[in-house]
Amino acid sequence: MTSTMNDVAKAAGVSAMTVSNVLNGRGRVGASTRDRVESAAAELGYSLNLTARHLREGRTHTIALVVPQLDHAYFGELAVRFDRLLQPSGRHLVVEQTLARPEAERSALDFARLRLYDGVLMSVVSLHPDEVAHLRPGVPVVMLGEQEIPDRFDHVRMSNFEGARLATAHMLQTGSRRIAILGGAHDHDETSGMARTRTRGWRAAYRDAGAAVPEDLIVPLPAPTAQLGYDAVQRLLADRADLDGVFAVTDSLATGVLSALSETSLRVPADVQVIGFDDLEASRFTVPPLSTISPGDEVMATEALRLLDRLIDASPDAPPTREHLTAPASLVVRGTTR
Amino acid sequence: MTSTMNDVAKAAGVSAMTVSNVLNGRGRVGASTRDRVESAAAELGYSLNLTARHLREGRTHTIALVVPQLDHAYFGELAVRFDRLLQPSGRHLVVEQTLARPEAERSALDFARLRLYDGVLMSVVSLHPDEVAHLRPGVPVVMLGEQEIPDRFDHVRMSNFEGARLATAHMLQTGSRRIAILGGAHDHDETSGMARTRTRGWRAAYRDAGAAVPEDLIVPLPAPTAQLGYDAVQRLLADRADLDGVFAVTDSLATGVLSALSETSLRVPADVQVIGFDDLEASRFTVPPLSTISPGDEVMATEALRLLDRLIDASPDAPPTREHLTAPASLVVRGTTR
DNA sequence: CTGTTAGCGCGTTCAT
DNA sequence: ATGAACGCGCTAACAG
Repeated sequence: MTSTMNDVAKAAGVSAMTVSNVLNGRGRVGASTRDRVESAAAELGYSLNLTARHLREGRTHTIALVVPQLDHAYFGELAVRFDRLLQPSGRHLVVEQTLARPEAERSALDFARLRLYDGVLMSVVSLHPDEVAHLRPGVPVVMLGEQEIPDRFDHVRMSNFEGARLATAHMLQTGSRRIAILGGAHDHDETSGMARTRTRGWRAAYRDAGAAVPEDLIVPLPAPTAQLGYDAVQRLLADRADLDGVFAVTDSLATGVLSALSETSLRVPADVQVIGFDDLEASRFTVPPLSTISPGDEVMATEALRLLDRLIDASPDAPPTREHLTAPASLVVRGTTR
Repeated sequence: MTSTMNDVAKAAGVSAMTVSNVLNGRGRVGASTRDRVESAAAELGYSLNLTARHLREGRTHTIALVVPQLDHAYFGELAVRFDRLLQPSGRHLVVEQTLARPEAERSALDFARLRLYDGVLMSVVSLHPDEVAHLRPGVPVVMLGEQEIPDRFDHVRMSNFEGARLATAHMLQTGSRRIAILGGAHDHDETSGMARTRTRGWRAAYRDAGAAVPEDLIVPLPAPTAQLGYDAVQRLLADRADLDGVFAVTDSLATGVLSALSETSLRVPADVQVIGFDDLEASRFTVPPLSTISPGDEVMATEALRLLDRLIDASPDAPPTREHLTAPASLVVRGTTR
């Protein structure tokens, strides 16, 4: 079928080793043999079998990014960031999705599969902490996201607490008093760590301001999608007419909020302020432009890669100690807050 | 370092073959040996080396989706679609980006790399037709997108012409006369086939309506991003005050259009109608909700996989004839048109 | 400057 | 029911 190095070697009257050397520019090869090899390869339409090389070399020069789903803009932006950062070292990035299927999460985390890569960046947003705890991947892995991660993993996250506090404090300062947290969670809830932590930040802002925390404005949501944000606002307005602010725990959610509010008589930001979290590219073009929290993704990505490379380069007998890092969040004021 | 099948075999006092049989549930193995093998594997923390299996089997059970960049929502949604469609057959999807770097396009298209996969779905949006013409991939490949693709590839595209015609006709019927096409192209332009084809659809709608085609309202754009859409509208309004409609060739672009218009005194859709193309999930939540063209992505994805599987299953000596398919587009009227 | 030997880890084939 | 031999395609190490 497809020709191998040996086929080329025979055709050129040399050994497979020489073909390998010519094609990879290694070793000193005579000009005439080089020519023979090259034309033989061209004639046969030879193409390297990377699988064989990977097996032989024990490395794939490929890093995997594992995310829940690529139709969430946040992960798409992350994928571009990592791809760019990997360019200089000549490595490839491949992205795999778990689609939040329980078995897929497990299979995406499957050691065997991960071993196809030199290293793995894993976004464990929807993975249950207990499952993470039992993972024993044999590949270098850096965890990303807001779950609680066991110490034996490197972990890079954004500053959920501080970001949420900043967002809420900003709206309190500009006059909001009844700020709902969409996608929030009560401390005892079995939801994502992200939701709980951001809710704690929201509470902290109220306390810092010396105001009572409006616990009735915590709105848990099964997922931070625009549709659920839209629906939630409609329900919320039905019985909480005094709402004057919304902290949506993600920008996607906020998009749904803006859409729902635009169908009411309430003005944004005059009557209700809205703020998101993620600073997606698209958020600069909502109507009005979305105020949000920038989670320091560039820092996150850079640090995550640094930690991953440290693991990859580490000698097996002297494994580096693990680091847990938090990228600084910052407030981005645009048109949905005053 | 990591243990192999042979290590497990020794530990269990059997042959590697038996370990393989136990772990893959193949062949009939005695209950007692099965137990010994399984506990030996567990103790050693054994994990399959997929690279070796791939080399041996000559297949990877993995399909690649190659896209320009994942921070364009369209490709993220496509990735989820294909991943879902591949579930039933137990195959994996991995996504690679080209990031529109010339060398990366070539390297992503590199035969050697593609051969890591059983099949490749390639979205060639930003690839120059001449480059495509020279490709001789040795893997099953199905092309997606709007470039002109040589006959020797299977190709699935959306109905750019018909979609654009529908979009424009809709706005003409509802009273617009001066409809700009953002991201359009003149016939002789060296831009993407998508831009040219959609511009032809836009023209056709004018002609169908018996109206003169406003060639001055063709606005070429280097990329269909929200930012460029935003900028373009501002420029456009500066010298074409009589504008009463905008056909943005993608939804992302339309997002920027809506943002720019919201900063003017012009009302959407009362003064200016706006329509996009792609029917992204996010477009349901713009303000107002975006009217758009649904490109029949589900059909596209299903057909693309059908063609790919046909290639994968084809016997080498009886290669199937290639198909070029066009998914039907449909109009989705929401709040930005009347 | 080039060839030989060997083996990466697995699974197919054919024995037993 | 289990094992031995062999090879998938490539490259590192050592000849010569």
